[in-house]
Amino acid sequence: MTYATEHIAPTLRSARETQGLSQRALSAMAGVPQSHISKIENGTVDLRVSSLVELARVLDLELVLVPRKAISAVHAVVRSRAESVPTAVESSRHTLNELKRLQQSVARTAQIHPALPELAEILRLVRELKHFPIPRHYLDAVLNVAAAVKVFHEKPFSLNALRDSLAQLRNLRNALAHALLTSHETETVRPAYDLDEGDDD
Amino acid sequence: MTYATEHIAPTLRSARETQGLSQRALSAMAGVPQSHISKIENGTVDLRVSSLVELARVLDLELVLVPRKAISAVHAVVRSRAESVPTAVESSRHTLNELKRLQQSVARTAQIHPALPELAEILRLVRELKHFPIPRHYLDAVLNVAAAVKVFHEKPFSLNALRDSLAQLRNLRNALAHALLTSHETETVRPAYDLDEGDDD
DNA sequence: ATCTACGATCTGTTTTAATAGATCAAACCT
DNA sequence: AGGTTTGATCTATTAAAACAGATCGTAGAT
Repeated sequence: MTYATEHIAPTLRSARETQGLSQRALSAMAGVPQSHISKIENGTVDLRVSSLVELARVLDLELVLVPRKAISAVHAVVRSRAESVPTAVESSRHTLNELKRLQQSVARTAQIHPALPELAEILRLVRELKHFPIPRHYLDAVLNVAAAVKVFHEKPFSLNALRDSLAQLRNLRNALAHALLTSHETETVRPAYDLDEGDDD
Repeated sequence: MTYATEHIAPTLRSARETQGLSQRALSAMAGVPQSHISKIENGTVDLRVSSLVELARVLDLELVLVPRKAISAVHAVVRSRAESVPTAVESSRHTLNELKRLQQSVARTAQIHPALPELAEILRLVRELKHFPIPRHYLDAVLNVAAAVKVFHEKPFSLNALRDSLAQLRNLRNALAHALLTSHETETVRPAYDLDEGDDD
């Protein structure tokens, strides 16, 4: 709106884009109308802090008040992180794309069934998985889950298929986490992807 | 409002308090009603981003969207800065207090005469001076300025006295800055106060 | 004991963000 | 060519922030 706000809109937009989310997908995840997101990203609206926080949360950003003295240092930190991560998250290009598609379709389904904890957990797991380098032979598992979600989206009669896919996803995550941890022990050069604090992307 | 906003209100309050500003003084400087500031600090309103930015600007804070991965690092940076500064800003306790009083009275006067660039510059200089260790024999200069501002506040007929005090303040700032710079050259141990990026506090 | 500054809390009014929903042109796939 | 997705742009309604201003109890200081 004024002048210092102008930095915030581009940040939101680029955060959304680097996650491969459309405005509508983000809309579904954040519970904010797409039209509003458009306005926000174009800086034609002076949004409320709660809305900003909500949006940022979905995009894995956090709102921080930084003393002016420290902001150059903070920017340096943020920038270095931003540069180090993308190569890390590579996984195989294909599975990453599948994960993004899955993420979006789950978001859409969650829009229709907002109260389902299963969907929320799937969303969480998918986010987490985007951090891992996923071997090609795990692609099938991801596709299975995607199929289950699609079925449920069209015929939400029974939760069983959804729960199965959720379990599948959990197993996948655990397997990969374990593989990563043991590789940490054996290798001296630490791989770029880390479990410790990166929840999502 | 919700949950992640809860961190922002205490930050604002403590920033204001460490600057020795009352809600009313801040109100005058930021152009926001005191009643509103009270509500904000108590977290009873979900304020707009522009308001937050405006308030933050006056308190020398900046709103930054930080990727979740980086926030622990960012917090570390911010905290280390916050700890290193206050001892640096000590000056002599007394002059610092006088500066704060001066700051507040100027803010009040600026409320009545919003268009005066002289007042704005005085405000800027005072802020800057709060960073310096001010020798006791400079206290008089500060008090002179305070007196001039007070006179102007009551009888805003001529700007001359105000301009004189402004010049006085500029000289004081320049003298101190010069002293600091030369001491930098001679001493190996760098004093905690620095000119380079700390505009205000 | 009086005066002042502080922060919190009311009242009432204006402004505007947030919402739901529809539409549209452009780009992209099939 | 036809269907889909994307982002931007309308309308209309509701809820709430922002504002101006007054009040009040509590400290502190003179």
